This record gives sequence, structure tokens and C-alpha cells, in this order.
Amino acid sequence: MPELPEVEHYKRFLDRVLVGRQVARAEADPTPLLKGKTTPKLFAEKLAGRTAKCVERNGKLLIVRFDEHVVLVSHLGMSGKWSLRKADEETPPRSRARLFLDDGHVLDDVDTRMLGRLEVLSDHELARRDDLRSTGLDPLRDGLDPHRLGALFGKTSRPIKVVLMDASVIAGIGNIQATEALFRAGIHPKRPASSLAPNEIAALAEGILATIEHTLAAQAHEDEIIYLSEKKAGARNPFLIYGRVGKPCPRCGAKIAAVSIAARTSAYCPRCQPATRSGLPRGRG
DNA sequence: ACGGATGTTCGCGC
DNA sequence: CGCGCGAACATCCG
Repeated sequence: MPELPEVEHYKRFLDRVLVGRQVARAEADPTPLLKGKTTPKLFAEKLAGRTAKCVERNGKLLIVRFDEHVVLVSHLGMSGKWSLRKADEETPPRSRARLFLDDGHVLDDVDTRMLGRLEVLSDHELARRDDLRSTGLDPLRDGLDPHRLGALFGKTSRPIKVVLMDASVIAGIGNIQATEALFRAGIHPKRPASSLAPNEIAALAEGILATIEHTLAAQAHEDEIIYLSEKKAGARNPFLIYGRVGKPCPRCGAKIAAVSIAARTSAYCPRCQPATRSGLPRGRG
């Protein structure tokens, strides 16, 4: 599930249920989620007895700091989530790792596709790991100043959607949030980033923050957002156009179209998000 | 059965 | 070096 809003949701969730608790016992199955030196044995040994001090989020990366300089790094990939249960309840399907807490709860790292990451290391090692440090602006932490964005966008003619999803520019924006933000701003996903006018950049900054807040709020009401299959999703797809190709645009009624950009499907409204900005008097949103 | 799905990283070719 | 493209990872679903 993870793009920035979902990861932020799990950060707050772990703040609530894990921070201050001691890990009585820890297990990890031997899956591709375990990276670097982390093995099931090391996972269990390093985490047993540790007390969680705080949770940080860098873009889509979660970092849990424990006492004794122990750090747990978690990336949810495409299909990961953290799930809480009571110790006497059954292990959920596709639980790949478990933290048995001192209050009788268990946290499961549940991940179908296992494209995420799970790594235990020391805070000293973490500090030296460039690959675990995010370089881009974090919309929730840093805000999105249109002038800074303009400076970043001005340097490249890559499609604006690709730039939005570039973690070295803005951290945490994936296919859904990029699609939604561009729709909110009325900007075609293939527009060269350097072609955006200042008012468009400002609208995009607002659109990004708005879709993040919207998704965060939706997630707070549902324990899980179901994204793609409309049948199951029904009202549970909280997005304006993502997953709604072929349906009417919620703003103008035109049929939502799709275009492939960098091998990802991009939904867009052909009328609200024209390919060129010449001659379109975009009014107030 | 085939294609695509919220992410990231790599190699290839221009 | 920039950039687009496709593949890879691994699994499920329509």
C-alpha cells in the first residue's frame, strides 16, 4: 500500500502501539525482504529484549530506533503493511516477520509480493548508509515551496510525472499520488517539467499536499484502502481518478484516459489536463 | 493465459 | 552524464 500517506499512517500507528514497548521475542522468515547482513537469526537476536524509542519516516522508508543502538529499517514495497493482533490470535497469512511485544500484542510485517525491505542494524551503521537516507524534499516535513520546486523543475525536460516520482526531487510520491496531484492541478502528466508556469507549479504544490492529506484522512477511516479492483473497492477507492480509467471525470464528466509514462499507467482527464497550456484560460479551481 | 498492480534498481542503447 | 525503456524482484487477481 505504500506511498507517503500510507507510510506516514503506519509511522503514526507504530508510534502508538510499538514505541515504549519492549520486544519480548522477534522472528523473521527467510524471505527476500531481509537485506544485507540481516538473517532470521540476527533479526531474532538483535531485537529480543529491545525497547522501541521512536519511529522516523524518510520518504517511504520507516526507521524504528530501539535502545542499545539497535535500528529496524522497514520498507513496505508494493504490498507490505504492519498489522497488530493479540498474541493468542492466529498468525495472518503472509506474515513475513513478527515482533512479540511485552503487552501481549504481536506486530506482523505482512507482505504478499515481498518487494519491500527489512533490515536490522546499529544506529552507527545506519548513519553510514547513503542508500537509506532520502535526498528529496519531504512534503510533510519540509513543505513544498513553489520557488524551490520551480528551481528543481526548471532543470529538466523530463515529463512532470516522472520528476514528481523521482525520490531525489520529492520523497514519497508514487504513481497514485503523482496521478492525483496532476489531476488536482490540471496538468497533463507528460508536460515537460521545465515548461510549467509559476502558477502551475503553485497549483501542483497545493495538489500534492491536498492529495496526501486526503489519502491520510481516508486511511484513518478505513484500516485498509483497496486500490484497483473497482468491484471490491467500490466506495473504498478514495481517489479522484486513479483506478478510474474509462469512468467520467469527477470535475467535467469527460472520460478518464490513460497514458503510459516510464512503464507506469497514468490516468488523466483529457479535458481538465490538456497536453499544452496555450490558450486555455484556466479559471479558479 | 496473459497482463498488470502502490516500488526500487539495474543494464542497455541512444 | 541524461534519459527512456525494459527487465528483474515475487505474487496475486481478473
